Amino acid sequence: MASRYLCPMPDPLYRPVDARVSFPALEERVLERWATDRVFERSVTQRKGAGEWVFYEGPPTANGKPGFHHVEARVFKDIFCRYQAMRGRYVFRKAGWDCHGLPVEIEVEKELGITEKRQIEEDWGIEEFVRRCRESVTRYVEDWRKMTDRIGFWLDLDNAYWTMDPAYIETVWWILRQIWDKGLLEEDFKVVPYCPRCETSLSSHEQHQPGAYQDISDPSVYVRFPLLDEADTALLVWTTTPWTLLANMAAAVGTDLQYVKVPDPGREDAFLVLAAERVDALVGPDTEPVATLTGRDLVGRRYEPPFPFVDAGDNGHTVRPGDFVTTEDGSGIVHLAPYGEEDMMVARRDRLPILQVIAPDGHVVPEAGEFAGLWFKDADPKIVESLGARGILYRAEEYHHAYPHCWRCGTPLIYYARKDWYVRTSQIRNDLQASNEETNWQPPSIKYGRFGDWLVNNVDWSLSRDRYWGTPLPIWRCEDEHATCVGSFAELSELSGKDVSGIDPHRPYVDEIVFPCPSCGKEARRVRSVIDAWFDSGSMPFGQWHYPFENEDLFERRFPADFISEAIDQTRGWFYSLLAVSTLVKGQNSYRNVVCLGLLVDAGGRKMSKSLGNMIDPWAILNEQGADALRWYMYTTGSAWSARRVSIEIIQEALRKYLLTLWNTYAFWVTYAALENFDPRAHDIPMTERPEMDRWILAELNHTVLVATEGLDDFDATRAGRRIEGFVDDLSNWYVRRSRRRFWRSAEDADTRAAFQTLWECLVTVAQLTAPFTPFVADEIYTNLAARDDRDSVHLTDWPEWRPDPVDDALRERMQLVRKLVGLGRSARTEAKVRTRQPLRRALVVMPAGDKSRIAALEGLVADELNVKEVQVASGLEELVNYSIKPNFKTLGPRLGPKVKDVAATLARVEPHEFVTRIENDGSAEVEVDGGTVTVEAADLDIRVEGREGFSLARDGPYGIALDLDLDEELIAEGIAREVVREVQELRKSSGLAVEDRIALWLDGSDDTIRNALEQHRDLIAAEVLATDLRLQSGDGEAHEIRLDRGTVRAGLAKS
RNA sequence: GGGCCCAUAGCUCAGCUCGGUUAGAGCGCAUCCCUGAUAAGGAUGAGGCCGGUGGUUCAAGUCCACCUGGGCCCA
Repeated sequence: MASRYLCPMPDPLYRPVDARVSFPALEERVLERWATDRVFERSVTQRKGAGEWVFYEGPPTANGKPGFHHVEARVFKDIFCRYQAMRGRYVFRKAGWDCHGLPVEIEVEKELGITEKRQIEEDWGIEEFVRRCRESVTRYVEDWRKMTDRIGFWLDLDNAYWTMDPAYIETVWWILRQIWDKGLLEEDFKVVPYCPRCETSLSSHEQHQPGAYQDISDPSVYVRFPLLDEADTALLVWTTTPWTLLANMAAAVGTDLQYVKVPDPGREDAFLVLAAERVDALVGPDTEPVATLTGRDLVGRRYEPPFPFVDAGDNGHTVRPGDFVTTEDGSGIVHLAPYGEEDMMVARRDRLPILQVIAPDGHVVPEAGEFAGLWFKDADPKIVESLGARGILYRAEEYHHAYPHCWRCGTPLIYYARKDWYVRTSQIRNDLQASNEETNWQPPSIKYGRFGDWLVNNVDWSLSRDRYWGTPLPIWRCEDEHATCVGSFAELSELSGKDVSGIDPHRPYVDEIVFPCPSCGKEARRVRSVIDAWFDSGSMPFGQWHYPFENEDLFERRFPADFISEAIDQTRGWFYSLLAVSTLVKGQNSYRNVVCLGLLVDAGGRKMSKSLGNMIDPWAILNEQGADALRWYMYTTGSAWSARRVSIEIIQEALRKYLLTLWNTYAFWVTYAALENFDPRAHDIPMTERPEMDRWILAELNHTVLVATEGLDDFDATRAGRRIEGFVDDLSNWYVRRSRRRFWRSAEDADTRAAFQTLWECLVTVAQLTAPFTPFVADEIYTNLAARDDRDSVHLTDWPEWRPDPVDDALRERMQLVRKLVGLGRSARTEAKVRTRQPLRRALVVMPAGDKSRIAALEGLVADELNVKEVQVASGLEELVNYSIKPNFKTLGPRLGPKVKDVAATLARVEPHEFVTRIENDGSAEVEVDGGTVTVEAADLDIRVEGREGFSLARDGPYGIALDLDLDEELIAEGIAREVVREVQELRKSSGLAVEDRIALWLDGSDDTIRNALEQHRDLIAAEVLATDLRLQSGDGEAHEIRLDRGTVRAGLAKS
């Protein structure tokens, strides 16, 4: 430590490091430096020419503030991009914004106070409405930018793609045209889930948004449909949607089901017809049928409908055959109305009369008499009332079930028959599955689970939306129904005879463009639909480059993506739309690897959502604990694939456990290296000249590099991160702990240089390994310890290389053994209630013969850590230990089967010491069992050490350690000296002295034993506490009393 | 109604793929130890019918069936 006084101080090699660090403040500083030095840009451009590693950003919608779940996806996107960049890949990261869609319109409606869709056109006009939508989607872009920046997600936001850009829309038109040309884009009459409030049908993935299914209670009513040709007999019909009865078309029965005619308990001399299997449940267990018939017998019979609003026509209000009818619930007779897929199938087949009793706005149509104008759900009780008043209601009860609701506005959906444009994805189901086949899912279970199942059951993609703010469906149609699909602005210009390349292709402008129909010459107008916004986002591999109109080379280079990541709720969202669009266009998937994250839930296990009000504001954590802590939590705590409970506390723990441990180790190195002005880069100490402790930690480091690399290669940040955390723990709590004294000496000492060098290598490498995880603290450490120039950054370095070395494993195992013994030794001290500062003469160690050689050279380490003078590896500790010998069931079980129990019984009876000696000497022994003998080796046995009564001994399996507790004067004196050293150190600290300050010290013991001990260890004490002047009698200055087990010492100190 | 996932210490979670006789960690709690890098670290202890029932097996937290409770997805 002398060197720094010998020459004038040059510029300090290192920035001083405060152990009391504020990570949020540190991160803000690092962010500024990244911005000034354009580190992100350089990290990308420096890899130009290298192989590309392609990332696609799943576009968020910026019409709301980013929440905690967005942070989760974004940090996972970041880590693998950073890692691959360090691996030398060119990783372009283009941001994107999802602009269209119903959620945006809903927000604007709320702002404008609109409650019904028609108000949009009547009160505001499409142009104004769309203008506000456009404005709304950029409203929170700045918030998103700030959050993205603050969490350290490196993303090129300046060159983002926007799905509302005309160029992007043109690409989507081109894609639709490709699909059109394949004959896979068609209009069809279909029953679709429809939201009467939003006045639009929902795509299946919208319908399947989390939370769409809610448990609700509906009326469950059984209604009599009186047969016209059989007086006093009625069909018993069940429904949970009474409002559909207004539009009753017919009733369906299973042709092969058994039906019965039974007395109607609700009416004198009247009868009911229902499925035989339902009689017990609906009429009563002892009901005697008066007639039995099959469904076939019922087909064709006429009944009186519950309401007169629908004209019967030929087949209306008759019984129709339907294979879908079951007797699991209901009555076995199904009421048919145009609000169900099966109903419409029968209607088409049997030409049933269709009356839409519900208008598109959800209200009952004027034709429905007294119910006209009611909201469809509000009609239910009035209908039940009417049925009751007319005596045709048989039973009404409550029915609890999960029913789909509009995922945005919460309105119960109607299954509504209407015309819609479809992408016939069900026709390319095999291609979709083939695309999935080539995709790597993390976690793998999603591939054939949730996602695979979804593809197997694929239904056509309902594409059109009767809305305003979206990519307009580029189909023009004339009054003769000739449809033209337009694939580019140029084509539209040509068709319309004027240049429209510069227009905003949104509604209402695009609707004004008309052209003569290419087939018949009549005027063709655009159909009014816009398309599902999921189709926009699924088109981003193409749209982000305005392919194929521009950037063909860029597209080719960056298709497909190597990596995408979102939460599991995107399974039927973006993960599907990407796969479907690119399979339709290119016949393959657009991503090779997908990381599918679990949802974040609150501390109570509930999903975080705006409606529950249990959202955690990411900024609360970013400002308090910082982005690194947040990121580290995301990567390493729990399982990223399953739902995780987030709380402030759990993130605080991540910070304490990992970041602070790393930081303190770093601060420790800088403190002493700065004192010595030690530059590790000026030295290169060969491995052979480093002590075993150094070689061990470097072996651990090397192993950590291996595991971290494999983990990140496999998109498993958790495995990689946990290994790094384990290493930092080893580094701090074993390597530094054991090596501390080496750092206190002068750098002229070779051993000290080796320690400086080794710890520096560990810290710099950890900075690199942790860079993709915790980019801020990683860069702070790296730039202070190893920057190559003023603008250097850890994120510009190459990922560390693992070096194969068979010696490493043996070394790591040996150290593990040492640490096990130390743990046992501490346990023994606790048992004996002897504090560690009191030196003991010896520790006796019992362990398997094979381990004895491994510990060889490391006894000193154990002795030092346990503060014993000697560690004896003992054999023949018969007086101290007993052995318990059991079979190793894992090896003997399969070999011996049931006999393994006999072996266990025999081993319980053998003389343990003799048996163990035999095994250790001969390598095997014979065990008698049920008439024969079995040969067992050491590996076949589970030998454990047990303490004999009267001895304090710590043990674990075959390992044991016993302490010699006999104290003599010498040991006592040394114990006293060490107590005093420790207390004086505490005094130094509390007096505010710096670690390198020298002191003048006086000590005065309370009795002769203590005074002698101080005298005897005078030099040791002086050296330990950096006393240049030590007097053993009371002196000047404030006196402090040091309490010892055996007396007290008065002490005074001053800076010298 | 069907499919999938989950259920282990007061709390948060490992362990289950591939069964092995002493089920671990962190947080919290108690006692003690260590500490001139540390906001830390260590030892000991209290705290577990491994959701329940049955089965397979020499042996089940682990495999199988059923049930209960919770979640997700689909009808």
